[in-house]
Amino acid sequence: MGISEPFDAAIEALIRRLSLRDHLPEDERNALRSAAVRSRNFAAGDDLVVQNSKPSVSMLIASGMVARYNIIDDGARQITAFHILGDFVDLHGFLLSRLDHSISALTEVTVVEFPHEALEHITEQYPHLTRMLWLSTLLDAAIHRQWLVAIGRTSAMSRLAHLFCEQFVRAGLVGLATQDSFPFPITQAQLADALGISPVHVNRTLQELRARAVLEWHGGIVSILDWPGVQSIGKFDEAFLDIEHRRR
Amino acid sequence: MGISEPFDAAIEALIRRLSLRDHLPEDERNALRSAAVRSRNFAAGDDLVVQNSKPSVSMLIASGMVARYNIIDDGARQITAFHILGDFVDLHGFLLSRLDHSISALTEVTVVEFPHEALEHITEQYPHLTRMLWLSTLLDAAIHRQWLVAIGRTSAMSRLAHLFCEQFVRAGLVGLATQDSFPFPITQAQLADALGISPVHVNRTLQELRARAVLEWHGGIVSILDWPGVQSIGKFDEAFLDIEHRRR
DNA sequence: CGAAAGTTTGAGGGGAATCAATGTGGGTGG
DNA sequence: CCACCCACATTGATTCCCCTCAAACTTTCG
Repeated sequence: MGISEPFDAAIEALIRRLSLRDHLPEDERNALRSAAVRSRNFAAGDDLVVQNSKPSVSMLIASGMVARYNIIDDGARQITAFHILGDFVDLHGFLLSRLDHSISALTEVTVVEFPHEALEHITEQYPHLTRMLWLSTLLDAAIHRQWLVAIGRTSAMSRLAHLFCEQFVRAGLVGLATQDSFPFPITQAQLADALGISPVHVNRTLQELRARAVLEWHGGIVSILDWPGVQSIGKFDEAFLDIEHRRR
Repeated sequence: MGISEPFDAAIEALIRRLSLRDHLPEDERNALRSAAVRSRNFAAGDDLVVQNSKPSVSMLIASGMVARYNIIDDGARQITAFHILGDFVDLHGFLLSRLDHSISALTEVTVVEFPHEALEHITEQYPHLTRMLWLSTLLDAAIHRQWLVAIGRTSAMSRLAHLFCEQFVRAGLVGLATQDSFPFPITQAQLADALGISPVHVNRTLQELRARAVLEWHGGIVSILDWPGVQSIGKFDEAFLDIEHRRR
């Protein structure tokens, strides 16, 4: 019996996601459960972690949505990742001596904290679980690479579609998506910061997607009307996420 | 006494780089040395690993330069990373079930191969070394994020300068740079694929950098004429790499 | 109900792309 | 040892995707 509702839900979501990849023995599951110490809430707009700090805990998302981002001197912002339920949002901070980016809450957010000593203990005692956690950070890197490809070599329209595809599949992995929709509770300006385009152009591109009848986005919910169509526009190949679906 | 010249040089470069971050005990150094089995050569243009494959060894660069890249259906290419001496180029392949990108040689390249069983053995026996290797993949991810910021939110000129800064610092970490220069043996077209701009625009932007007298690039060698100037144009903050300079 | 935040629309401009041609240096074969 | 070739670098002309600035509209919420 767990400490509280979101607390347990987050850990079970993580376990479920890792299990898609490889079997997690009961002792490893328990090791994860006992490494979590408490949950914590943030309001929309709060920073969970700020750049250049050295956190002593890592956070697992229990509910809500957060973004990693960097600010450039001229005030421009680039979001480098979105994270949802079951994502270990700053496992990087466990090993990096300073965080190279900030993390902020896009909505109300609940996280579960894992003290770094507890994580270090896991790496000392559970090699297989350690590899699984390592893997989860490698998936973050794989997603970064997909964003690089999208931002570097495709149009605003493709980038937008690609991001929707990625979020749809990832939401589905943790049970947050329906057959054809998923929550996406952010503003167009935040989306612009993720895609490397201007808010105005996000708006115009969304209109175009709407006009092509491939998707809708109202009230923080994206509805996929034409899944093959969105994938095609976004040049989306889920292989890079698919690894979570298979066993080694 | 080692097996051969480049073979040893690569492993010692890796050890040196990891040591900058945290002390590596002799037994861990030996574990690394004995995990390497052989070296292998590639000609410029060869693929070391192709997308969607599941390699059974990971490669450490002993000499030369390689690029990770993705091809989009329309033929466009995006390079997502450059790697040099001492970089563990596809440690990702150790845990990912399929590689999400290809890796090709930009020059003649020598690598040292580490069988995945040997790496798995390290994770079972050497938790601290495992964390160090994990860290090295987190650094790759940190560099991806910097590229995202550069490509998403800065001009072609800044991106170019930023990349030169990064390569200069990284080459310095493994002893490949002089006080004010480093090897950069690639073509303008390859550079364009890394920066997400066209080859023509790379050429024009290089001319502008030359005109501002901040750097030169001839014969595969980049010479920094005005280090503060390049950093300023590239909005470069080495903090994200600096982690390798410090101890925890 | 008013204020703030977010979305939408319009007009005009610019950074970078594309297309196409020319220049250049290093390697190869006759 | 020079003519040729090929890959790469450079330049010019034109086009366009997206940006910026600015204002109006809409939705949310205290």
